[in-house]
Amino acid sequence: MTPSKTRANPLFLRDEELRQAMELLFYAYRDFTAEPDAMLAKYGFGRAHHRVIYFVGRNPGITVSRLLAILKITKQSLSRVLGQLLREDFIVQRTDRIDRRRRLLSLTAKGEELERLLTDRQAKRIARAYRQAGAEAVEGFRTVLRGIINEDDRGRLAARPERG
Amino acid sequence: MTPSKTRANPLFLRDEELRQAMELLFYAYRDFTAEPDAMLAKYGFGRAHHRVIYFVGRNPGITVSRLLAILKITKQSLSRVLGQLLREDFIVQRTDRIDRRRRLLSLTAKGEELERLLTDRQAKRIARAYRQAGAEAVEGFRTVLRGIINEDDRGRLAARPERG
DNA sequence: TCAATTATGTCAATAAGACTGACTTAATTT
DNA sequence: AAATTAAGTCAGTCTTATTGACATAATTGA
Repeated sequence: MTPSKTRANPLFLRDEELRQAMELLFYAYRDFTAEPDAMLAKYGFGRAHHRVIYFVGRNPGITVSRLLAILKITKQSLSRVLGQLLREDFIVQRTDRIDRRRRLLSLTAKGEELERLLTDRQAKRIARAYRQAGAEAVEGFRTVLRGIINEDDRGRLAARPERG
Repeated sequence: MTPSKTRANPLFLRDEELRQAMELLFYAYRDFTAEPDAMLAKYGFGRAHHRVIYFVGRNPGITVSRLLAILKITKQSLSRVLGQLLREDFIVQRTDRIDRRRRLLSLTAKGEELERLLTDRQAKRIARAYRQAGAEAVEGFRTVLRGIINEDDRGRLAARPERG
C-alpha cells in the first residue's frame, strides 16, 4: 500500500513532506505510549493515570489547577483519576501553608516506584533513538517539536539542559 | 512549578534530556490533534474518524486488514467508525477483483473534502514549525522520530522525498 | 476436492476517559 | 461584606476502545 504519488504536481514534495511528518508523529506517539499502557493495565490504570503520575513526579508540589492546565482536561475528568491515585496511595496531597485553598500534590514512594517503572521504558526508547540519531539530529528534533507546540505552552517546557 | 533539579547527580543531564523529549512529544501531540478534534465534533465525529479518513485518503484502495494493522486497534473498534463513514458517504468500498474477500476502501469526493479540511490545519502547523526550524533541523526531527517508531513499522513509512 | 485458513463483518457486554452542567465549601482578595 | 478563586462532587452522556463468540464468503493447500 504505497502512498499514491501525484506526478507532475509542483506542490507534491511539500505536501508529501508534511504528510510524512504527520505520520511520523502518529506512529511515534502510538508506539511511545503502547508499552506503558500495557504495564498500567496490570494496576487497573490507564494512560490518564500515567500522565498524572508523570507530571506530579516531575513537578512535586504542583497544584490541581496547574495540573489541569497542563493536561487540558476538565476538573471532573481529572477527579476520577486523581481520586483513585490518592486512595491507592500513589499520590499525597498536603495543604499549602500560604494559600490554604490549594492542595499540593506529590508522589509517595509507591508512586515514585511506579513512575520509574513506566518512564524507564519510554526513556530507553528515546535514548536509543537519540543515540542512533546523534547530537545534531537531537537538536533538530527538539527545535521542530517546540515549533509544533502552541506558543503559550512553550514557556512551560524547560529550556535545553546546558552541557557541562 | 519549575522541574526539580537534582544537583550533583552525574546522570542528571541524561535523565533530564530524556524527560524533556517525552514532554515535547506529549505537548506536540496534544496540540497537533486539538484543532482537528474541534472541527470533527461539528460532524459528530471523533479522532478515530480522522485517522481512518486520513489513512484511507493517503492509501486509496487500502484493505480493512491493512488499515487495522496501521491503526493497531481491533476490528470491532474500527467497524463502528468505518461503518459510520460508509453510511454517511465519506468512504466507499469496492470488492477486489483478484481476491473477492477483500474490500478496498477509498474516499468519496465528500470524504476528500473533509480530509483536506482537517489535514490542512495540521499541515500548516507542521509547515510553520519546519520553516522556523530550517532544513537541517527537519532532517534531525525525522531521524529521531523514525528511531522512536517500532522497527517493524518503519518500513511502512515512505522514504524521504527526494528533492528536485 | 475438501479441509483449513483468511478477510470481513456482527452481536453483546464492558471499561476508560473524556465531556457538560449545576452546585458546594472554604479561603483569599478586593 | 462581596466577589473571586481553588478544589471537589453529583449526575448524565459520549467516544473510543476492549474481549469473546460467531457467521459468511472466498481462497489456498494437502
